[in-house]
Amino acid sequence: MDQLEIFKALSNKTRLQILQWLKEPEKHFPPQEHAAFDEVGVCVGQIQQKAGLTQSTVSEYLSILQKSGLLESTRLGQWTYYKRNEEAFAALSNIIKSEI
Amino acid sequence: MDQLEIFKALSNKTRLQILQWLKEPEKHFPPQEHAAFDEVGVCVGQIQQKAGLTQSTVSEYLSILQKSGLLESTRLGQWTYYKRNEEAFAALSNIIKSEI
DNA sequence: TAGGAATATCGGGAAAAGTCGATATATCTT
DNA sequence: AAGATATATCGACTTTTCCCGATATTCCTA
Repeated sequence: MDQLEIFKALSNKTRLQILQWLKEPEKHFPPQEHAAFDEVGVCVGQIQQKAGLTQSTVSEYLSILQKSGLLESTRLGQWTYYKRNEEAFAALSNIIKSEI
Repeated sequence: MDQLEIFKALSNKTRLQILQWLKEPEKHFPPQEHAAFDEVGVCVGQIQQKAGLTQSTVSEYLSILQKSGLLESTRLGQWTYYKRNEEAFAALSNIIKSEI
């Protein structure tokens, strides 16, 4: 768990928003065709549309969040789904409470 | 409490170190002349020496940490002392657990 | 009140991050 | 195998951050 990498990942307004959207996907995204929110999360295209940035930028952002450990990704056919890794958030909360 | 501002403040190796040093000042700094660690914290000069960066850079970093709310400062004579604002860390930990 | 010490601020050059369009890759469908 | 669709990567440009030296400010003391 690289703290610095995590804080850098969190240092962007859009990335913070994405994390919050993914907290309650059913509240922020239309139903998906090929997979359930709880299982795999939300696909890149839906997140991109909501973010209002280009596909390449959002793909990059999701990759940053994944590398930091805050998101997990699943490839299903031509779609990549991202969902939160709640353990990572809990661990981060504890690190702030005890280590930092 | 501006989350984005806090995460940006935490996105730097030296600033993270400073926060950790200030967690146990007596362990990381020599005794001070004019004030007690618990009361006001550590003065800029001592932090600067330990950080090994220039005075201007460290002063700037401390200011960033203070503006984010993670540090508090006290001016005593010609010295400015910085110490942690533990409430802010507790609040941040909770925000990560519940909001982000 | 002049000089010295501690800190803050300013201006700038280098490095990193933000963001895009274009292109590559992977997968599905026919 | 070809075309379509979803995502990833690349190259470039702009903005922000990093970090410095120089200078300004504040406060102390002789």
